[in-house]
Amino acid sequence: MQNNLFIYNTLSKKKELFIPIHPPFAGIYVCGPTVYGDAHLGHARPAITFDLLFRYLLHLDYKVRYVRNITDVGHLENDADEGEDKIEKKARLEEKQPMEVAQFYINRYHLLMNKLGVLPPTIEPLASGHILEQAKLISTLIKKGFAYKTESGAVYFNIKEYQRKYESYGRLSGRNLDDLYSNTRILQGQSEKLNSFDFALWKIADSNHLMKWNPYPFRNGYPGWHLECTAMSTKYLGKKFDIHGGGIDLLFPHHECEMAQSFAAYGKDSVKYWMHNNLITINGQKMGKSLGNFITLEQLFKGSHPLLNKDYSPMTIRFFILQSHYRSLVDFSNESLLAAESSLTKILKAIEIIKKIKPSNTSTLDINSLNNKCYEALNDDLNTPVLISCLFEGVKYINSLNEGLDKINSDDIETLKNLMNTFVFKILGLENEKNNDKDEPFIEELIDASLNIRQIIKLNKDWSTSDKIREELNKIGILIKDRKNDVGWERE
RNA sequence: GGUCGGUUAACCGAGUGGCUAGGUAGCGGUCUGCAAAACCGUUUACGGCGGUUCGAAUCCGCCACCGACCUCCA
Repeated sequence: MQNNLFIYNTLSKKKELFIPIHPPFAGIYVCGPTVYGDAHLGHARPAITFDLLFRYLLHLDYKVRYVRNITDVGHLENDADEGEDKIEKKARLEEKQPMEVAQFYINRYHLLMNKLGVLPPTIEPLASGHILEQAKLISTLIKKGFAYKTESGAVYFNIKEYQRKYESYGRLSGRNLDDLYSNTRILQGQSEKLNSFDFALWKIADSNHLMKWNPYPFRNGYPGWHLECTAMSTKYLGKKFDIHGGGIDLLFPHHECEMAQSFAAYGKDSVKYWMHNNLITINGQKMGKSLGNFITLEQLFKGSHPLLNKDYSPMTIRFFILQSHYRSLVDFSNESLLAAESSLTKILKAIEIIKKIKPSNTSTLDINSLNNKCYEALNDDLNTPVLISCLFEGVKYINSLNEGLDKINSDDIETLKNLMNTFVFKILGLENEKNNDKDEPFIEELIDASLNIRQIIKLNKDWSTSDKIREELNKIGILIKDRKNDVGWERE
């Protein structure tokens, strides 16, 4: 298949044609969660955005290696390079081993992502499992003169030195080092650093610290946060790989530091395309753990949050997120979730209806051009809102065919079926949550039988009895649709 | 304060210098024994003020408001 995929590169601030470094392979690295709490709506966005990218690249026949890490060490609670490790704090509060906390939330994360139809990445590395790789990277950086060891044994990245040699710190996030000088907060306990914005590569653990390692030549400590992504992406994708993704809130300082580390260590850019998804807001404010204004996915699925009017299914959430472009801000509201629910139902219904459409000798619809429009939408930086509008055009076609207002030949009907199935299920990753009954054929026969009897009653114009049957079936969730010459039904 | 981004109809949400995005909700109609569904039609759009242009919601400038990052955050 001809690849015409353009993606917006944060580094160049332009949409660029996606040309992988080693076709037919494509390498993606996405920053995954820090596992110290349940995933909330905000976590669903990058997971779904890059799941879409993963699915589309697979559909385009790329051999995709998709690495999404788990941060289970090194992410500190408070100010830069100070404060307590997030996972360790949770462990202390819950009287558990840090690895127990991490494992618990890893399991939860997998469960929730699975519900959202997010495919597992092909590699899901843990930061704690790559201490040696991180130590080796620190040694390289020290050897090349971009990192320094302090008296206590901690190691920091020397941004000033990096800037002197390469003049490229701030390139990704559009930051200017002089501004950083004047704007960076002076934090307590940073006397060891040469400059306030130098970031930690290796931290020394105090006596209470539970998670500590001794990878030669560093001891009694743990790695800094930015380090893991460089170490693990290099290990699994190489020193230069295709796509690095993550939330836009990670752009600075995390990705900027990552980029600097890699460049310093290997003398070249490690990433060809940087992609950033936008955030989800709630009442116009970023949904975030530290702000405490988040709604967890579990709460959404159960409707158990004061701001929720009802429960929303995982597929409603997925569709809600895909309805906006990944680089746009999305504001949470019951109204838009409700709208997403109705819209998705409409699409899924049409996909059921198309199975029953009978072909004609001719077509009055241009299915091929619709097919092209779908690809054009995705190729334009994964423009899912436009893709969805095209799919609604397909829905319109299907309903119109069902009404007998349009005609379609058997080739076109296959194309249309294939188009809807491919884009809705395979690429957008949506699922029909209602179609999971094992005894469905039996139920169908049962309902068909009762409706056949009702048709006889209707012929006798016994409206009250036929209405009664409709009412009774409706009570158990069956919706009757009387038509001119026959009758249809569906589950509510 | 610095940097960056946004402001589209009731709500959500794309987009282009001139041609109906789409969805949800509402209203009217067709169909139906009735209802539902479906179909058809339809309602106040492009934050404000200037400028460029034959023409701007789309380009430029200024202003207002909102947000993100500058600390951990997806």
